Amino acid sequence: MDTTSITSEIGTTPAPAPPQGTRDRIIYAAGPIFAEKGFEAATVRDICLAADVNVASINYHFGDKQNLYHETVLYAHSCCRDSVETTATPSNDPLVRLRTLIERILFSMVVNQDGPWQVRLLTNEIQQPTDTCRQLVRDHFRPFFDELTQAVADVAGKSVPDEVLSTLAMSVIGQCMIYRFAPETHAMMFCQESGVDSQQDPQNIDLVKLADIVTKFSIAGIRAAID
Amino acid sequence: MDTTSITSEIGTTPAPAPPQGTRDRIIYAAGPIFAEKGFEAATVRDICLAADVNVASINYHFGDKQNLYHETVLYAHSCCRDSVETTATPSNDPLVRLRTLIERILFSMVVNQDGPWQVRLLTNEIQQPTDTCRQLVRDHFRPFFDELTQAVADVAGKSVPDEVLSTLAMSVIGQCMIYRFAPETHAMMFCQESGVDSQQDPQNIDLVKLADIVTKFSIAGIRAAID
DNA sequence: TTGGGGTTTAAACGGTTGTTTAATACACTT
DNA sequence: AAGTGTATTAAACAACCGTTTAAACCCCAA
Repeated sequence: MDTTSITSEIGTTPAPAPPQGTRDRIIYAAGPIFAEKGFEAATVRDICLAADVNVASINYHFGDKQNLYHETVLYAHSCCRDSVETTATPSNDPLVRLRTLIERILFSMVVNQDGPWQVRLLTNEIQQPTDTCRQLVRDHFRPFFDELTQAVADVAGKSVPDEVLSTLAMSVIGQCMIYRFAPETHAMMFCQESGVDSQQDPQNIDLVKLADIVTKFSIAGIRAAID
Repeated sequence: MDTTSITSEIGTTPAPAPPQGTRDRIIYAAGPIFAEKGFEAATVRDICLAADVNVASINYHFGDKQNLYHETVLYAHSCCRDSVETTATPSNDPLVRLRTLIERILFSMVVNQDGPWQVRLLTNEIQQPTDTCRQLVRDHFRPFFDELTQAVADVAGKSVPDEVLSTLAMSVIGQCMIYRFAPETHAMMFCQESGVDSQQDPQNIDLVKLADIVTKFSIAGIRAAID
């Protein structure tokens, strides 16, 4: 079995190069399919067709489908590792830091719903963690969550119990995630035409304006909740 | 603000009677299975085994699996119809109304994750709408959403553009839904033990305290966002 | 008692799933 | 040139999917 693979390489940016080896081609074909359909709905034949390899290749190179998925998530993690962690020099103003974090959630997880499959795959795991990848994904997002919690704590200003702090951070994340995890809720609530399906495209949302509202909402919410 | 009693949930009076006819038994067996596994992952054989009927019964009574699902959702809707709509006499205080609505979301959709399958089935449709049931579910939750939007508008006090109003309502819903749609996020963010899987049970969350924080958070957030 | 319509049943259907097999093709050393 | 280990291939595998079939069953009117 092949030992050299892209999984050991370090890719700061997702989708660095067109793969040539069979093993790499499989991962690159499996990524978008797993990200779109999920583990079970994705079929090995679809993946092999997209990768232009024989159906037996997956079992030869990865053992089974489950392990292919695991290695695909692992590769996605290696691709996005750096970009999740702290970028540049964070502002001293906690309000600005919070605003930046909210923008990052909205942009990477809402807009990028059609973005790089590496991000989509990892974000899917937040919602429906796979047993074999749960810890990996936790560790992946940990730095980001820590940063958010710290920003929330700084906005609060004074000492706040941990469980309250976590609730506030969840409120911030929830406001952003709802647009990804239940994108049709928006249409469900506000589409007037009951018969026609004019589902509001998440792409059509003005994200700068959205980030603005969510940020104002959150800052005031945090301060009010700790009284 | 009233924090005493949690009164009404979004549909907590289903499960009227144990079914006797074959057709009813199938629906009652299909409901929990569809609610837990989703449409595709649920197999007709599992359903028939649980209903203690022959595999051919589904096709005989419902035509096909798709139509069984549709009729199951339809039945769930008929069970919860009344309890979703306005309950009792709503308070004149918009703050109390908002608080009540937040409690209803949290209790019916978070706590009741192990509750009646009728509620779970309908709530799943919010997240991943089925083509054949989308409109049905929209109409099902419409009264509730209208009530929430009105409460948000009243808390805002002054005239607010519709798109801002919808964003604010989404922020309220998002804060609650995150506990259902990404329940492990909480554990992902805050579990210290990296090796041990001490996933925080949603049941362990103090929901009264949670509703309190989310309500304070939302009221302040709404007022701040419209300036 | 004799049908006959509605219902249930065991069995099989064709299709798809992940996986395995055995033969083949390739690259490289001796 | 022969041998060796790796990689690829077409084909088949067993298991499962939703669905269909045709015979058996049940209850009741004629």
